[in-house]
Amino acid sequence: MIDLRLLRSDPERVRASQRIRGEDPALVDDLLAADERRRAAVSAADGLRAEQKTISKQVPRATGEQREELLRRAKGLSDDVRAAEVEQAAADEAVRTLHRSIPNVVADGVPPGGEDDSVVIETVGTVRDYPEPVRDHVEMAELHRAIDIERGAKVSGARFYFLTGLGAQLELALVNLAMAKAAEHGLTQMIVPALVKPEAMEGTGFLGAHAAEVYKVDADDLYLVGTSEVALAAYHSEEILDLSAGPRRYAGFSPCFRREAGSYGKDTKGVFRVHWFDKVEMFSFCRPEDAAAEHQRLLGWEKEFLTSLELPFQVVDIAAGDLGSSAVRKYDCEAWFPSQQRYRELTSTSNCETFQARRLNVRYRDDAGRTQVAATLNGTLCAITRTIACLLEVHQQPDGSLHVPAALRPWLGGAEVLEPA
RNA sequence: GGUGGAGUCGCCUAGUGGCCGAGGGCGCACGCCUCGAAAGCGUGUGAGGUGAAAGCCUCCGUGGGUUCAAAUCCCACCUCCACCGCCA
Repeated sequence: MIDLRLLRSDPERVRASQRIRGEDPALVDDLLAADERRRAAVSAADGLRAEQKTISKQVPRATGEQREELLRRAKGLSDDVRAAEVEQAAADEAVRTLHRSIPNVVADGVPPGGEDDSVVIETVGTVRDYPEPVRDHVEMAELHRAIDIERGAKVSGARFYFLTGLGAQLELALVNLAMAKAAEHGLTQMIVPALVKPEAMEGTGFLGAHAAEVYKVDADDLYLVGTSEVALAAYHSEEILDLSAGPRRYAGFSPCFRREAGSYGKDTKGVFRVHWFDKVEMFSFCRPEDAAAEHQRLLGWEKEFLTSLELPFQVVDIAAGDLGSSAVRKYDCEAWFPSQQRYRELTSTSNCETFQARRLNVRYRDDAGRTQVAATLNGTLCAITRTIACLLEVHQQPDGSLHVPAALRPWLGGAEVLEPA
């Protein structure tokens, strides 16, 4: 949710953000009006409650006629309070509905436009030549018996797979490397629940426009997370954090489940887009004034990780229309897939500012001792399955063998090259 | 899944309808004392909304209800603990 104080003091800023996102700016005025109505309702109810309290306190001391009179007045007030509270509840609900429907206020400098308007801000590494035949990750996976897609479909359906042999080893190697890097950077390693309550899902903004993306377990009113961001964000919900020593940083490992609704026919080959994969995700709670710098820090760690895997990639500044409801800014790292002859998303980092923390009620104490809403940021360290696909393609050798980046060797028995199985 | 017990301001705890938004202890902060510390003494010490401030309002697991009035009575739910059943 956006900051209502910002809305009151600078509604034009919020309207402008709505426009650049391609959302309806009129909602801003609806929210302002609803907010005004709520404030009036609250103040009316407060006044009545105060009066009722005063009279109620006089009742036990009064006797006879006087007592009867007091009780009569109190009874009337009681009805008034009830009515005022009904109005207040309705006004609250109206504000909440509108408040939730307005996405975060985009940061200055975010490229305007939609999916195709994102801006490449940096390219890292060089794409080498791939002599024929260039194999895609499916062919490489078959050659190395690393991924069993057919049996994944047999057992679980389309977009499922088994990691077998080398594939399984690669996953464990990547998880170990990512977690080790995370610890090196001072993040707390976490293994987090993949099933969460509706509040956690709602609080992180995943039940808005993308609700259809999410698996729900109806019998228990739980959701399967699409990223450990959900559990990590909700980890400190309803808490007041001590951020005086700097941001609180976590690296969470969990499976991720995505329905991929509306992506039929998109990336159907192999394991590039799947319903389930494992991921190591970074998450940070910090002061809002530190959020932009923290965002750069997370991006830096993502770049370092991809570089250590010797994957050429580019960094993209995501355009406003493609940000998602929670983020004020988002950078994706897209790595080169030789079979597709283009860069594809491997990691993504978002600065959500106070949007999630306000919903989840995560706060900290400022220097003056006042509680303030914290900022949250998230970033992919390693989305395992897609990274495996990328490694298989990028590091293929003409003879079908696989070059192993030095960083992964400690977890793969020291091998520099892996021959087909 | 079954049965029983419990959820009060960081922690422990008092509180069975009105002077209780809430007493005590611990902890913590500040002050006094001290060369310094400990002990002792004093003062303060939950959160949210609104307001320039004083203040006012809300919150005793959550949500309903009864009542002029609810931490206190009633209902539902959640969580935790214990035992039983089942299980990695």
